Amino acid sequence: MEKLHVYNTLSRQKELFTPIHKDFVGMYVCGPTVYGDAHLGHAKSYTAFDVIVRYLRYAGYKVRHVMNITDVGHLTDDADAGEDKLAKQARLERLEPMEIAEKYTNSFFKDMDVLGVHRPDITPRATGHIPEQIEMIQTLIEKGHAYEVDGNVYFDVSSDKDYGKLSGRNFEEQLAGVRVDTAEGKRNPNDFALWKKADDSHLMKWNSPWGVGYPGWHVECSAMSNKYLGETFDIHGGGLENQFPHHECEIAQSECAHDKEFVKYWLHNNMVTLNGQKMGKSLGNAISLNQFYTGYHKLLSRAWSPETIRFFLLQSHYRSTTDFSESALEAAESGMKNLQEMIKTVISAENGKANPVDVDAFRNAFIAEMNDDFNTAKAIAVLYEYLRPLRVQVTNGDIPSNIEEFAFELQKIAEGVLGIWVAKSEGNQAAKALDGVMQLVIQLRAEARAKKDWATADAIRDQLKASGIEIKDGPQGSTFNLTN
RNA sequence: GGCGACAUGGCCGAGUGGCUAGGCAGAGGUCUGCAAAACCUUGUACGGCGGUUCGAAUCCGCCUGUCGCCUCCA
Repeated sequence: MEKLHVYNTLSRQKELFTPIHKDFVGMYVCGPTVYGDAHLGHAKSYTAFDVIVRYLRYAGYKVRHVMNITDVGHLTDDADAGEDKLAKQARLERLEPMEIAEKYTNSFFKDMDVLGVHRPDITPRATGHIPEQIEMIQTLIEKGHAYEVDGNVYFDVSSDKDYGKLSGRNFEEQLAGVRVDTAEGKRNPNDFALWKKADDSHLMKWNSPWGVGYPGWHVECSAMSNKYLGETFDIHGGGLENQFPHHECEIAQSECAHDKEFVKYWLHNNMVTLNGQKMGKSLGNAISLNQFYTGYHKLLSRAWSPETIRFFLLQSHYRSTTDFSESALEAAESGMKNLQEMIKTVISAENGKANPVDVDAFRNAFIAEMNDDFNTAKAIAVLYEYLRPLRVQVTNGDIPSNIEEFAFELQKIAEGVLGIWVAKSEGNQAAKALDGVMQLVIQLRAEARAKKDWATADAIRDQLKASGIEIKDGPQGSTFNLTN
């Protein structure tokens, strides 16, 4: 596509992307509730939105990317009866809730950093925005969209005629089948909590006009997105499972508080399964990202690098479900390594004398795929299509006269947008030393080979391989590679 | 029960009313002291049954199956 189109959950179709303010994009992505280790689901969601942000910037937009950290209000059960997730984990680990928040916020970013996910521009914490949330709740009460009952404040769903527009639910018809055990004082079973009264056992609680309590889960996103992105902004992203109730409630709160459209484009990534099954603690297949990175889990036969996981994810579309299996990861890993070799070869080449490669066509092919709702799978296919023949040319010494220009664009795309190429660690001292040593070893081995002393030549190769260095003999001499 | 999505060659996975996705694996070959890599050649797939159409894997209907949401989850 010539112009960027995104699939908008609100309209259930691809729409031309037009930002509210020319050249600027405000984007909010639902962040993690920090009470446990990040898993594949987080990887999929945040990799997807990472590429979206990177691409928007590549396309020339100034992006403000906001991602919340939920450290209060997210309950284990439903909005009526459950326990706060962080409070529960704090009890289990015998830590302060804020220690839990800090611990898992740190591990979350650590896991995302190695996946190549850029950090957002702003990562507001829910507990750091209690006044903003209280203010929004007050506005909703004043406008007749919320009511207080005994220290609790609920959003009145019946006051919002648009409630259900995102998830496509019709609540009037559905009332009959709804669960019966609603919280005391709620006028309507679908009404959801904006503020909850806290009893003495609660660790996280704040003063409010309705007494001591804590905010409901949904209101943090409305309050914080408003603070950093305004009353209406361009893109809101998140996982599909948050469509209802979370995002539906956000829309209700924000649009009723401001009497304005909340978000122009709703983007949702699909779910992750493991060996065809939903991941869940009860199923015993909830593997954390760190366990993938280390291979330390009974369902894993080995470690899987973050870059393999990222590449695997990008080979499918963000709106498709992704099924993880070790065989699929292995296939992705092989393909990725080959692609990285091609990239390396092309990037290190110097301009030759052969006919120039069509850089514009390459760039346009990539853009065309990404403009179609961020089709990273096809974008990667474009890389293979261009790089395979180019590598042959470079290997044969038949190098295009403008390969450096091509390489520049390639780096912007592969490393800059897709994040699938980690720059080689040249320049550091150990690498330089290794280079020097290897030149020597390769030369000695070449001498042995010249004398047809295959025993020595093979012994050198085998022993190097055992220490993670792979030697490859080619027509122009031998090269080496680090394996892991 | 309500809402929604998906079903593609050995595997993963794009896409689409007529034109090669791509990757991985496999087979044959080239190169090579051997090995590895690379390169070349090779597969004519789209759950089942109907319908629309000159033509459907692509649109419509039904069926079957899988999955998700409706309750915490990215």
